[in-house]
Amino acid sequence: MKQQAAFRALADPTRRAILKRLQGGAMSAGEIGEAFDITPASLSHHFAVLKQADLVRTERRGQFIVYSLNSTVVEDFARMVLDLFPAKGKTGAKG
Amino acid sequence: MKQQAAFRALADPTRRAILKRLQGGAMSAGEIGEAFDITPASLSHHFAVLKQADLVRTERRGQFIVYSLNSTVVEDFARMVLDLFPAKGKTGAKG
DNA sequence: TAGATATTTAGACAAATATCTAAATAAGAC
DNA sequence: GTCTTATTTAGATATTTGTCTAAATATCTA
Repeated sequence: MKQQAAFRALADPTRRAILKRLQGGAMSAGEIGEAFDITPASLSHHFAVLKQADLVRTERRGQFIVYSLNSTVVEDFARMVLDLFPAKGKTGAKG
Repeated sequence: MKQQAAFRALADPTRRAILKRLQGGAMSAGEIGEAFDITPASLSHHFAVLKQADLVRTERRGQFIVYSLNSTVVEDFARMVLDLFPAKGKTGAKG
């Protein structure tokens, strides 16, 4: 997994909001953009950062480019986060 | 919890390494710094960012300032991360 | 073909950030 | 009190980053 890319991607509030918005399901770039007050170009930049971190996947559908969450990454990422802290005495699982 | 501060703090690899280093237990600023090739001033800057995010706590002990992980934050933070992704374990459609 | 829509790419720019050196602060040793 | 050690703060600078406008690319429709 692309650790640094994922942490960096999540550091921006707009990108976290994009991920949140994708929780409801796949959405085109334009639909995602409706919720934000930035230009399509800026949005596209954020998509690129999220893609580079493997947090989202894309699929072209006609004129549209549809974005969806790469849900499998969450496990790796959450584990990575937990791994930054000492084991929390439960189930003796070591991080 | 200081969401943005925490995400931002973790975006830097040096700061993540500092947290890792603190897993072994509390440590003075100087001891932490032995593992890194940056000046004490730069290190101090990273400490400030981590403190602002409540990820570490400090305690002066004589000449030294001892840093320790604020372990309670991990739960909030992990939950926050998980919250960015769709609920898992029920519909878990992996694709 | 031309034109409209959807999205990305390129280039520029201001704000944020990581780093440094130098100076300041705090505590212990003499 | 003065010196030494530990750490932070202040100020400067180069890099990174988020945003914009303008242009390019891709697809659809007539």
